[in-house]
Amino acid sequence: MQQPLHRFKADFFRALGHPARLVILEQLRSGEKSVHDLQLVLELDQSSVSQQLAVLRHKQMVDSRKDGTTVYYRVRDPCLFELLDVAQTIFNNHLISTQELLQQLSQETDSL
Amino acid sequence: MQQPLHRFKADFFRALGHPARLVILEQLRSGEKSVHDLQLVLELDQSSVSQQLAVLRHKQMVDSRKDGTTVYYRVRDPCLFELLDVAQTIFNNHLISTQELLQQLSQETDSL
DNA sequence: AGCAAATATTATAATATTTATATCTTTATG
DNA sequence: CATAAAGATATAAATATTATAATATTTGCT
Repeated sequence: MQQPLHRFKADFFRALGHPARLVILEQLRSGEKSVHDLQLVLELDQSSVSQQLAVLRHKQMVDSRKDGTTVYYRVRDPCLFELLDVAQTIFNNHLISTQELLQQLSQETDSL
Repeated sequence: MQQPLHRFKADFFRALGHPARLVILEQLRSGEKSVHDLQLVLELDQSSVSQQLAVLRHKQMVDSRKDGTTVYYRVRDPCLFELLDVAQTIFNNHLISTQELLQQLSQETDSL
């Protein structure tokens, strides 16, 4: 079971397992962004942003391009956005079923 | 940026960030499985399997059903498999581009 | 060369996760 | 009822991740 493939995949998902990194990837949907751009959106210090970008870089999720002193990041494989979309669908489904459950419960409470 | 939604999503991905949990989910593709079934595949002790299942349960990724003393698990939302498929596509793309890079490098080396 | 801006790296303390081990529950059966 | 089988939970030690602060590198400008 300890196949390296599963370890590799787990690493991939772990790279998505941080709010800041998710925000970064969402930001990159609309094209490349500089570290400074991201820093403004994330409201984090420069070092933290750089660190999170390093994680995404090491997991090969983003590529960077240097222009003068500024570095622009972009996602490497657009499929990644597809993945985030499917995840979003799962969250929505989950919210809906939770909502339905609550509604059901409140109805049952009403009829007591 | 510290929106709870992104925290929630990150938690979701973190739940996928462990090889054993990925194997469990892959196993559940073909329908529900008992803890014991999973234990055999994972080659882990009962407690570890139960622990990993607890993580998936808490993140609402799986549901369980008890029949006698055995507990059967299944994934809650089939969309999850879709997500794993997209992830697989990303890995494949990545392998292909790595391969192409290596090929290119070896060609350049040949022509020296 | 000297300095400032943009980004990266490193060190480290605080937290969180994993793993291993022991201890319960629950259910079935003699 | 005693015991075994299947799972779950509690907990402590080992690891890994995150946040924060300090330091380093690269580039452009004067």
